[in-house]
This record gives sequence, C-alpha cells and structure tokens, in this order.
Amino acid sequence: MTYQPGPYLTPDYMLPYWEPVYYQQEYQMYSMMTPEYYPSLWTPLVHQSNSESQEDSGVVSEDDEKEEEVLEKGSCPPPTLTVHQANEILGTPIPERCPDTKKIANRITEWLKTSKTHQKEFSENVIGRSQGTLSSILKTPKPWKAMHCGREVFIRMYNFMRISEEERKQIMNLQLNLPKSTRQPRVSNRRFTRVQKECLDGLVERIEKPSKEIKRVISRELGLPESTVHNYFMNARRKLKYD
DNA sequence: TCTAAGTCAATAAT
DNA sequence: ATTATTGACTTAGA
Repeated sequence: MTYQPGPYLTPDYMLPYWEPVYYQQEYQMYSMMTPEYYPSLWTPLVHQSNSESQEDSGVVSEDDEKEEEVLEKGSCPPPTLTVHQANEILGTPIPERCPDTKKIANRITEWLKTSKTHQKEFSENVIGRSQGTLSSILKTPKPWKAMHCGREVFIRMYNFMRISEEERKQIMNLQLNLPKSTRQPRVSNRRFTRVQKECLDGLVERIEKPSKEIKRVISRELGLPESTVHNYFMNARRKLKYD
C-alpha cells in the first residue's frame, strides 16, 4: 500500500536540526511518523502515479494549491488529532542514546518566543508541569544521564519540536488530561531573615551532610524548625551540583 | 527511614 | 504580565 502524508506532515517537519536517526527512504519521513505508527496521519494513495513526482517539491507552487483544493473538496477529510494520538506522539521514545537536553531546552525556549506562547500555557498543555518547573528546566536542564523520571518532560518537548506547526497548534488546544497535583496544603512560604540566610549559606560551604545532632544545634541557634534546616541543606546540595 | 530527584506553587524579580 | 527563584512536599530506591 502506498501513502501520502496527511495535512499534519508538512515540509516544516523536516526542517528542525534534529538528527534523522531512522530515516526511511520510502516515506521520506522519520520512522516514528510512518504509516505503520500513525496511520491517522497518512492517507492511502488511490492514484499512485499522480503524486509520485510531486513528493519532493519543497517550493510553494501551483501544485501545492491544487493539492489543497483537493483536500478541501473532501477527498481527504481533515483529520483531528485525538488526545490519545497526541499523548502517543509526545510520549514516543527519543531514538538517540543520549539526547542533548540543553539543545531541547533551547529549541523550546526559541519556539515559545517566536510563537508568542507563554510558559504557563505550554507547561500545562504539553508537559503537564507548573510554570515554575518549566522555567527552571529550560534555564538549567540536567544532563540526560543524570535524570531518571525527569526524562519524561524532555521526551515530550523533543517530540513537540519534531512535529509540524499545525500539529503543535492542535496539541496546544487539546485538553490532554495530564495528571494533576494531589499535594496537600502547606505552611505558608516563609522567607529567611538575612542573618538566617547568611548563617545557613556559610554552614553549607563547610558541611556537606550535617548529622542529626548538628542540624539540631543549627535549628536551635537560628530559631528554625529542624525540617527547615534539613531542607536547606538538601536544596543547597542540589544547587551546587548543577549550577 | 534517609537521600536525591522531581515538583509545586507562592512570591521575587523583571 | 511574565519569568525566575525558592522553601517544602512527594516519590523512588537503597
């Protein structure tokens, strides 16, 4: 069976810098988007000889206009991406051993800017995370090999950049039913005083992992809960590791 | 139960 | 209005 790409697979899809790891001659597409994987994105070719020669035309021409007319007449019904399809596409594993998370982050940052999309909208609709989380991920992406479940958001962002602009637009408007936080209400976010902050920073430089007794003393001296002192050292270690 | 990784989401900073 | 930072909660593993 021969196929032709549906409206979602525009030439734009081929342009990103991403390495075409599994390049398929027959389809002129990456394997993750072949008819076998996403039949709904492709339309069976009825008149095979008709469009063979037009496949590689990257220039907007009369041919393209003719094709669009054909689509509008209904011979190829405009497909609508379903939530399931969107999640399947965004969840497709990255076909690379060690993806460059920095590049992925930069690419997303660039897209957000050119498409005038705010972090909040993107983070909630595409990766299912909060704006603040997206912000820090884009600014300081961890190396792929240093991540575990955190890879999930990078996989989604990677795939988001691989698909066509048309498809991105649709996904942004879909309600993907991404899992919501079930976190309990917390104590109000208090800010440390200047002295507390300076003392903690000074201690963090000298002590990597304070014992329970040390933390008890620190908490007493600074008038902070032991859990707060514990959290501070924990967050500080993390910061030192990646900043 | 403890640590590190992953986040939330309030609130600081632009 | 937006994005960046941050103290604390949640989850996964040992």
